[in-house]
Amino acid sequence: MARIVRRGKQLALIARDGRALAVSLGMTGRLLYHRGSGWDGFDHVHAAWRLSRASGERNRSYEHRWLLYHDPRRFGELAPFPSIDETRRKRWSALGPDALAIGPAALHAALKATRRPIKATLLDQSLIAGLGNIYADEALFRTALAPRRITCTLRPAETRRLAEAIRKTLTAAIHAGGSTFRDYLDPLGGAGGYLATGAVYGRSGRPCPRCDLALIRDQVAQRTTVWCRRCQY
DNA sequence: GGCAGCCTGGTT
DNA sequence: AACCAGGCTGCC
Repeated sequence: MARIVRRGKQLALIARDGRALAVSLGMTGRLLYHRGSGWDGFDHVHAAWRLSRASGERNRSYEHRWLLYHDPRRFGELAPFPSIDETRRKRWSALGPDALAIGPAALHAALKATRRPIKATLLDQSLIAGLGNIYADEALFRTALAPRRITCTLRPAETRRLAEAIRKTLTAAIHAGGSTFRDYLDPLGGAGGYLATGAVYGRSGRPCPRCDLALIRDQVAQRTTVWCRRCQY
């Protein structure tokens, strides 16, 4: 494998000959780096690649080094394409701008035309690519926006704050190594540390970090949503 | 746009 | 036994 390309939550592994493998991890998918003669003892490994020496590296033995695709629930998907360009055209064409790169103007363009609750909008990958259930809640808390606010009623100042909150939330999460709620592990098997510093997700019933009122949990856009009834409106 | 459905496994 | 879970597709 030569490199990895990402758009939102979609990945592509690019081989040295240019072929691409689109990867969607779903809820429980993981890419694991594994050293060993095989992967006995792992359940739910659906694909395995023996890693070869990268060009330019010294000629150490790379026997027994593997990349494993592991996914108990099988909501994830692997799909081969002849090139990254084909992957973008055929697989990623419906994705909106990447959440890490989106600015206030692009965010306003994505939000101005929909009457859905803002939480549903943030989860819609065709409008903004990259936010999932955890980071949508965290970004809304940072912006002091109630998850059921109708998207097109956001004022320009709120949209600006939301753009900044999305960027800060994702940057902090990446820095913390992601979020391990139940299943997520990074490729070396480590858990992510973001939830320890996050404000709301997984903390229903506990005090709001800003006002101490108990955080509430309910369903918005068919997803568990945790928020502060006093701080977010 | 809301919703069931896709799956398995851990927790209540 | 019932409920819960970082996502996404496709059907009304």
